[in-house]
Amino acid sequence: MTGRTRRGCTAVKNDVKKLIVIAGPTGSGKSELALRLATALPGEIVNYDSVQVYRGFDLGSAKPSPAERALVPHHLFDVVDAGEEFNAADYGRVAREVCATLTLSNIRPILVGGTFFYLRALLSGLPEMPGRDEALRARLRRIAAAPRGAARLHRWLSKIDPRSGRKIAPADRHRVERALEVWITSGRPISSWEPEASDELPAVKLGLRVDRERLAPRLDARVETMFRRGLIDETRALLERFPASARPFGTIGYKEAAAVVRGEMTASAAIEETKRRTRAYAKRQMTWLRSERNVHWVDAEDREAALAAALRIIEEHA
RNA sequence: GCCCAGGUAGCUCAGUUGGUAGAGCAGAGGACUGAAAAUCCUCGUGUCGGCGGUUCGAUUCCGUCCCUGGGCA
Repeated sequence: MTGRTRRGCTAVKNDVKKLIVIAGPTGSGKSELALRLATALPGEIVNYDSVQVYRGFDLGSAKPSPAERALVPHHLFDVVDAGEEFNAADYGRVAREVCATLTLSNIRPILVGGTFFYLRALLSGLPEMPGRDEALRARLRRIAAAPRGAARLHRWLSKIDPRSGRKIAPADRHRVERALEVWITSGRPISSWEPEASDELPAVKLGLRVDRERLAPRLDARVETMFRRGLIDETRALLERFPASARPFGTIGYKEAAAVVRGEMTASAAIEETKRRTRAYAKRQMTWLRSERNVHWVDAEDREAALAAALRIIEEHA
């Protein structure tokens, strides 16, 4: 099973060159470092951010500008529309393809983003479980909506898969739903699918380290800029083209901007809420990154020193 | 100056018919198997504005002073 999943990237494995991964919390300067590395190495940029894959979601996702994208080829940006289903498994598949193709042409992929679950889907692969079943999900959600429904679903899960029952909190609706979905469609508990994380695709992971007290005001300023540049207008235009229930409308900044468009929130409240959620997001990213294996940490404060350090690490490990 | 309403955790507030107090947010740590910028878990001692009084005991009742809103002059 493992071999089948990996086949697409055999070329990557056999090549001496490893993938370059740039990681770090939002606003730590990943894109800039990636751009400079891409020029220096050279290499091409591959996105692993779950919002930047969406066409039109530019301002709020801090997508690289057209000018920046003209400097070096960027992959996996603007590849889906808001209404389309696109999840971590889909990402893992296309990202492996892109990396394999680049490597075959002797171009080094430089991965940039902040969705570490997507990165895992790419590097380690997800177990070959059944995919998403929208109709089934709707049924489960109807049960969850009933009084004590969430508890009922969790009790059901605990019965058919005690291990997951212990691991997943009753209030964690996404995971309870997914675990039951896998059970119903396959007859196998989700915990019986072993992760393939034992061997990742070879990669040099660079983690940008930032001081939280210094990051917070910078993130605030970035949110202010996003709104000043027209995040609300961008969102209004996107809402005319895609259903409001589309996934990216629930993300940081877009959720708040959409509320403003609907007249449910003032612009200044939206800005404050976006700042708050951005800070919480950066914290979650740092938590994830701390437990990520084989990360080479680079101090992000001094851009020049960071580039030099990154090049040194790549020289040594790639 | 007078009359109201308030002064409780970093913020917004709840509460204690008198037995020294708790939510949300913030903050910290953590999880992460096809929604992942999502979803979730854990962590709360603070002169309950100051000073007096009543009481075995006051943040709670009484007095007084200070501060903040609003109203009247």
